Amino acid sequence: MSDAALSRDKDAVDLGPLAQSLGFLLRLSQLTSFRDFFATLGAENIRPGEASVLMLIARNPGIRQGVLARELMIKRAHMTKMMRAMETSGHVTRTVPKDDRRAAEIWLTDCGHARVKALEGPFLAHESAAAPGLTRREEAELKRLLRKYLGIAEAEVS
Amino acid sequence: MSDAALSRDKDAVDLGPLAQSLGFLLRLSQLTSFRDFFATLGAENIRPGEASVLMLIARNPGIRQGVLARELMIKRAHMTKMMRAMETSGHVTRTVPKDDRRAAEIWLTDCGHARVKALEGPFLAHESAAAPGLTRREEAELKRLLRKYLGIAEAEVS
DNA sequence: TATTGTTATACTCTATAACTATA
DNA sequence: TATAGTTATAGAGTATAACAATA
Repeated sequence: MSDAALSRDKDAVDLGPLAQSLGFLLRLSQLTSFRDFFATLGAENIRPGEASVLMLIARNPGIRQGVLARELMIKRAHMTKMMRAMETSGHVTRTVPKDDRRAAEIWLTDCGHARVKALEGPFLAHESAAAPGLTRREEAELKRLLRKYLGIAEAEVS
Repeated sequence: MSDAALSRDKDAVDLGPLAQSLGFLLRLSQLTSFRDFFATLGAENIRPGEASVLMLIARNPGIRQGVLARELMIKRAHMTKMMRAMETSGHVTRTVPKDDRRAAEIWLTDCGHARVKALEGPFLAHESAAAPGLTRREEAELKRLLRKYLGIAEAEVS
């Protein structure tokens, strides 16, 4: 344990209004969640961003680059770099649709599909593990509230 | 509306397992929350990071630099830069405690106190506003679950 | 030996705007 | 005129490791 931020609830720091701030709580929760992600899957050299992009392409073959950016709340300029990197690494290919030659459709290559398969196993295993500190009911409720906050329709049942 | 990611729930993209991923939901929620923060307070030139650091120092005068880093889950190396910047801008001063001359205690200057006062108003106003998409009950429950996930004790009543 | 803070480096992500080619 | 993607630049934020002073 070489650096900071691994134990909270010590030294009794007064968080004041921050403890009531949704943005603050979301930020710390996200960092905690990603830390857990790396703790269990770091050896696989998976990045949360890469995983989410690849899984979204896998579920939505031919998705437009801009739609991908919008859904993941990534800037278009940044998405351009990510797509170029993934193209260079051989995970995706891009095609230009006939009806709109400005756009770019993204497809997984065989290598990309293999990568998704390799990612999905550990990813789903990590996600199916219990969120520390919460009961299963609470975890489900937390996810439901986040989806509602985000305007993601409740549809599929896990 | 010049760039991406301002309207979800269009084009019906299949999120697949991501819609069940706590880390993914937390990340998008945090981005959404910060976007709201800037939309209402951006004119004040407030940064969420700066606001949280200053408010924590205000509530905990003389807090150690490392404790600040740990509580906010910021790396010590980065906290060094932030403290230097805030010292240069005249918002904080640093003292060396007698019992441990390695450490650095952080104190707000008059200018820092004024800054906190200027921040707290809009900050609290923003936080007291309803979280879009959620009822007040749901918002309170969401915050409670996040605090439990983070191991922050339920104490003060807002 | 371990810890606090520092320095330095590199990388990721973000923000912004100007640009092209299409529509 | 507006949109999809690109390019370029600057700035946050992060990860990492090595280091000095102190414990």
